[in-house]
Amino acid sequence: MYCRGDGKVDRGSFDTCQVHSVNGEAVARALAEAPEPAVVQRLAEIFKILGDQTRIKILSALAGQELCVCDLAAVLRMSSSAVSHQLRVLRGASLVKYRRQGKMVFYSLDDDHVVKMFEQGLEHVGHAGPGGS
Amino acid sequence: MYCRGDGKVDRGSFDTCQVHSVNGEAVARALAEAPEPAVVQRLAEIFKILGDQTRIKILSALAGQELCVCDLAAVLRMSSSAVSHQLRVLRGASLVKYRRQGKMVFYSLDDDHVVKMFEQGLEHVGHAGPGGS
DNA sequence: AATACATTTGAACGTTTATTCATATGTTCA
DNA sequence: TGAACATATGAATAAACGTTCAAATGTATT
Repeated sequence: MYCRGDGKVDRGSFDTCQVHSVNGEAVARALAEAPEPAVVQRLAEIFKILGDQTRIKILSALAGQELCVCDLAAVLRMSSSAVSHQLRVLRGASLVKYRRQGKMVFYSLDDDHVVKMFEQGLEHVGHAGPGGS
Repeated sequence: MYCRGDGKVDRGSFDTCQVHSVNGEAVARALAEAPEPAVVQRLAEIFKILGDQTRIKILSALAGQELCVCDLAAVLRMSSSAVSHQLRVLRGASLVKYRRQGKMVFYSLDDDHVVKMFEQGLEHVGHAGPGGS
């Protein structure tokens, strides 16, 4: 089922034929309960976006108040350009929204899920300890 | 406070002096409530690790049952080597634990926080929609 | 001891990513 | 309109990442 013996390694959809599954039942169960590819992809996208110190700092700064780009840059001690690049990423993921007022653009959190995710992450951190080898 | 006019760009701890903060009060508030650098770093590490489709698939497969490396490889249709490399990363983050039995090594989730984080992530996905364009 | 198998590891490769620099867009005020 | 400022964007560079390949480690079986 998981591996045909034909030597063809057609590297596209069904390769790695040196894998001999040991417990076919467990494999079938895992495959049956596996989340859809699209879901996996979306999850990976979100977590990838949250997996950057600069973006975490931006989101933390925006938790509780809206800020313009230059103030965000001041808080992070980074160039406005760098901050703006990251804000673009956050916008693309619907994590922040913005509001123009004169020359300035004010950013704020789009919803509160991010805060909850941070809390959940911190909870794991608390359990896992410093992790330093 | 946030920017001295000296032209020195000493690129180490206090640069980006073209930034003129507009609302010093808001900046101060954000700085005061900012999470500690170590916390930001740990959060980024966790999310970065979760921000990969392969690792998400591995963790999903391990939610509900333990699996040996070759079965994980069969589920993901990837080489054992690739899976093992990722398991190393997950071990380093205390996300999975393992148990040796003969030639095989069985992996399982180290705690349930991951599942909760997935749920939280999915909740955001649900709100944000496909995120296309 | 020698073989077979499961897993791990290290180096190499191509890809992705964050920041920087230079420049463009857009808004206000004279 | 033109100068000044805030923000956005594009190209470039260096660092980080995931997979592959080859080889090593460790465990059972003969």
